Amino acid sequence: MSNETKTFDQKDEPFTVAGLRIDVLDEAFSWYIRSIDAVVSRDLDQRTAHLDVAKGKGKITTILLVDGNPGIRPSQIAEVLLRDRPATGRIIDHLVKAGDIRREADADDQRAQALYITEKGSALAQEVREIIRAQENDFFDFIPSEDREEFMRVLKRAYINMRNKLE
Amino acid sequence: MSNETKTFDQKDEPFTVAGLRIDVLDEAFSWYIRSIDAVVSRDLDQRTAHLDVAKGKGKITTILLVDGNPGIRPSQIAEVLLRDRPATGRIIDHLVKAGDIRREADADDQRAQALYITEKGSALAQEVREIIRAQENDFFDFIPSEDREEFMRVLKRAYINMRNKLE
DNA sequence: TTAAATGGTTGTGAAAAACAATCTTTTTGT
DNA sequence: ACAAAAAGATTGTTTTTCACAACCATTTAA
Repeated sequence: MSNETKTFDQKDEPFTVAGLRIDVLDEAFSWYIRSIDAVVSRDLDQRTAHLDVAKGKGKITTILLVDGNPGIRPSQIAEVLLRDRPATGRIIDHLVKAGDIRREADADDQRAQALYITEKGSALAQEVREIIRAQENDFFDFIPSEDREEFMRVLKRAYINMRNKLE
Repeated sequence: MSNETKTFDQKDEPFTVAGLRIDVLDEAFSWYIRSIDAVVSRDLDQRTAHLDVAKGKGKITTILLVDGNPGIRPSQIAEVLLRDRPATGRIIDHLVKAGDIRREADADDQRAQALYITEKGSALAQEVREIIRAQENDFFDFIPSEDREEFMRVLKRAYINMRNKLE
């Protein structure tokens, strides 16, 4: 088992993963981001396995959005999820069938729907919040608090910057 | 509802995405990471659409690993990819069929394979390197260089920390 | 010298992602 | 005012992806 764990890059030796040289990926933000996301997502699936939002890429965001923004439309959710409307519609279907949210016709626009949380969904949202906080702790608690603030700041800016480019 | 990990949000107005409140996700590293990854991955698919590594989640890493680590085994690649062996084997199949890498029997262990890059694969690896560098620039160039180093440092530590937990 | 472990492949079924087409309602242009 | 365009949402389809289980071959250990 090549179980050497480098704590940090030394000057002379290149950074390795499982003893292997990873080439340009070593200095690619995107590669670390992708790897972290893969593991965190899998972990989240396990933590939510017993809930209606399990196995989802957008269900958690959806339930929190509906809870925090009563009357929100599916198309607005799609915009946050960065997914298309069919995909978003299916996520909503799932949550409606599970009884966590309900659809109503938007008062101002007959084409659109207005989504609302149910009692059951509200309880679910609360559970989800706690799971996310717990996961954040488990994965990122090692970051010293002064680094953490800076890390979040840059991450947020990367996110905002990226969204701006999408338009 | 403690808010002690509140980062840099200004006092009265909460952070919103497309005008919507995103609840706890606002302070979740994982959420920004996931969102950024989604967009960056899609972008990468477009940039590599004309190459053998297109539409892949692990092909790029694989070709770079083989190029930088001649004789590498599939199981070692799987460990870096954080995927299981069947998935890794199929990625290798794809690249072998495309003529970018080749399999040989490992000299020391007849069960194992030793993978090597081909001429074609070497050229591909070079193209991939440039694409990744270009993408990094496009997405993360806005980060001031002093912040960038710190950002990478924390990101890398998160990655290493996460891998250590997997064992 | 069996039994267990390791390296790899094949098969399968369930989700997920991306697209196109359709339908209804609103908005826009003339 | 009316036809055309745009916006909101759904249905359908096709292609990948993902995770498991089962399997074979070789090596290592008991």
